[in-house]
Amino acid sequence: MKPKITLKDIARELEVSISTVSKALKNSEEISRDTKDKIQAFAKLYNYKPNNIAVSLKNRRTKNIGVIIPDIVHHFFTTVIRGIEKYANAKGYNVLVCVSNEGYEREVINMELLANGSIDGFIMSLSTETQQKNDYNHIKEVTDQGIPMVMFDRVTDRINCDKVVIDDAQGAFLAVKKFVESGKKKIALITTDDYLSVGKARTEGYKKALSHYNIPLEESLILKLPSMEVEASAFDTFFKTQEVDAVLCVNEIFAIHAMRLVHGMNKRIPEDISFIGFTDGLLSKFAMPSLTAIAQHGELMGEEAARMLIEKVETENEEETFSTTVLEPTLIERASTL
Amino acid sequence: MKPKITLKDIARELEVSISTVSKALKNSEEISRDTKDKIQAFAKLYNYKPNNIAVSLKNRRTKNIGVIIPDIVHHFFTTVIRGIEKYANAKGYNVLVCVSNEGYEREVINMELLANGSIDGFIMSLSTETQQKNDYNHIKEVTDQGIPMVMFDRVTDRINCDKVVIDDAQGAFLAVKKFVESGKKKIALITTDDYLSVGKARTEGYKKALSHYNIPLEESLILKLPSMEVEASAFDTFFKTQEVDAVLCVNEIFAIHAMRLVHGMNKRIPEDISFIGFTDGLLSKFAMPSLTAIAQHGELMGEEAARMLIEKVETENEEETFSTTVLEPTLIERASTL
DNA sequence: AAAAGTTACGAAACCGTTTTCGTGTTAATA
DNA sequence: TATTAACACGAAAACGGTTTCGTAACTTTT
Repeated sequence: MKPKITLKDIARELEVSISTVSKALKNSEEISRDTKDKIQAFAKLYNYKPNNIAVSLKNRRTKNIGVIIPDIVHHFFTTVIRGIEKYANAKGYNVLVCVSNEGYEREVINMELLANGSIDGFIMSLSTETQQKNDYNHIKEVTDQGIPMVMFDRVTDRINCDKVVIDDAQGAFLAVKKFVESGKKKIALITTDDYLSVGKARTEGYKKALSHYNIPLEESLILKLPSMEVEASAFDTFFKTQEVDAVLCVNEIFAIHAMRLVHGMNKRIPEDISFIGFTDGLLSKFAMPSLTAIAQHGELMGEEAARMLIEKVETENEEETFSTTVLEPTLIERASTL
Repeated sequence: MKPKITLKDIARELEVSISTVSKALKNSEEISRDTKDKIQAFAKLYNYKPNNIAVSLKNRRTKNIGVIIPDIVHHFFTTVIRGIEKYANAKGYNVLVCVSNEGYEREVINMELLANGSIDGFIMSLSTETQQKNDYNHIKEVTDQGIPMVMFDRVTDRINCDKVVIDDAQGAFLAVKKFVESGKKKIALITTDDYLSVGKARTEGYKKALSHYNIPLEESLILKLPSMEVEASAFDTFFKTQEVDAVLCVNEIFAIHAMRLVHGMNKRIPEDISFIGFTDGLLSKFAMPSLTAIAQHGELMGEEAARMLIEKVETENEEETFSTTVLEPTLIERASTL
């Protein structure tokens, strides 16, 4: 066991001052070649690495960025994290991931924890509970302190900050377009309650597309689930009572579940009934039949969020000017559509 | 914009010393009721929160634990993280997740980064590249510095530390047992090269089970893929040349892929050919037919790892004594087996 | 009333860096 | 040779806390 070596240790050993060591290791012009060589060699030999905590305290910059996501066991969020990591690491930043577990309380706790010096800025996506409560004071407090913040996917206008989202309405539009162009008429939507910002936008896109294609909107063709959980009975009654030939689902799980149900009803996919699901994850690729999906480009979203955040972090933000990047969704065609 | 308030600010405002403020906020007996009330009220009003960085520097404890995983877009690892978070948060610790992306280089960089003061201890699972290179010096260096470390799932005996794994051999045994008991005879194994510690153990369990049930081992029934990627052609030729009635796969993806292939060959699952896959993830649940799986209990593993780590962190480790917790896998029966 | 003990607070060191500023030596200039 | 400039380094403050120890002002004891 060999404990970490500090500047002080080196200084003592080499009989110079701490300042000299510090400067020598930064290759400062102030220090003579000889001394620098000696100190650098010694530091290398003993594998000296500056203590991040001390550096952070001194510089008031941690080179850490905090990420708060609702759920880590969720393909979309993990791809976003991957994107954030990718960009942030390249820029020399660490990523600190905390999970709100879709809860307001944990979101608040995690943010307070990280906000007290641990990070230079936040990237976050709101928990469902926070969106339901519609209470964003914890976030406001952070931004008020001048801590840069970027929100992605599940955002709110109640907070003034940089944002990156995909055009969910456009995604839904693309899906309906696809259905219409393959001759489908009775197009259903399976979604969640409107409090989820993304759910709302998708529903709007769905409605807009219908009207654009002159298809009458039938509210009975919209199934709204109270949460992200699959409620088998709701699905059951929906498919037993409604006559549909195409279904757009706001997530993969809903889509897969619906496909199984329909499969059990002896209907052919995609001939009798087509499916499209949001979020192009593993399930879509490996479903049987494979599921046509609206890709949300999580990784790209993560990269963009990280780019925006680091830009804010690294510029002395004189002006408070925020922007929202809207990413275009893409339709990935697979076997569940014609 | 209201910047963070510090002890010094409070001291100046209330015309007391910094030490008095510090003590008052910790409710020290040394300070009079009056002064404490005044200071605490003021602190609350201005929402004072101690700066984590400063506290960490002083205490030489960060209350952060670093987690290094090979891949975040992977169900098993995310469930482990969930378990770690759950336990760690309850104990007042933050979790700092870094991703090695299955690469040696990033693993080293991330560890060095975190080891320099950012965390109190590590929880990690080895990247494939690290396992291939068989080079663990970066880890040795960390443990040599006295930083507590817990390895999970992908571990190595080359490092002396606490570990938590599932009994992979036993998992494979359970699977073979299940096959045998439902009358299967030609039991195949689809796995990766042996450098992955888990792959190796699973292969051993498979062989042991065969011999236990007096089934001759046929090497041609073992398909070894060079990586975690699905190589379609390898699967193709395997199923075209081999006569099998049961397949054990070391991961879900392999299993799903194989099932699709077999489905296309007009064989019935599970009657003609049964499937079992390691890792009980989303894909297993939602596959068609749903896949019988060996559950690895990731969340539990995460909790256990966190428990072990925090115990080490919080005790002045006089003695260097390490233990390995072995979790029992469970067979989750679904439609892909009889 | 002197000695001893409490109470309530402040000074200062410390954690490990960075950085400004000052200064003793030597080299260059007048 | 006296003066200035350049060089090479060290002292000390600062980041924001925690903690030990010292002490002035009272209070209690004999």
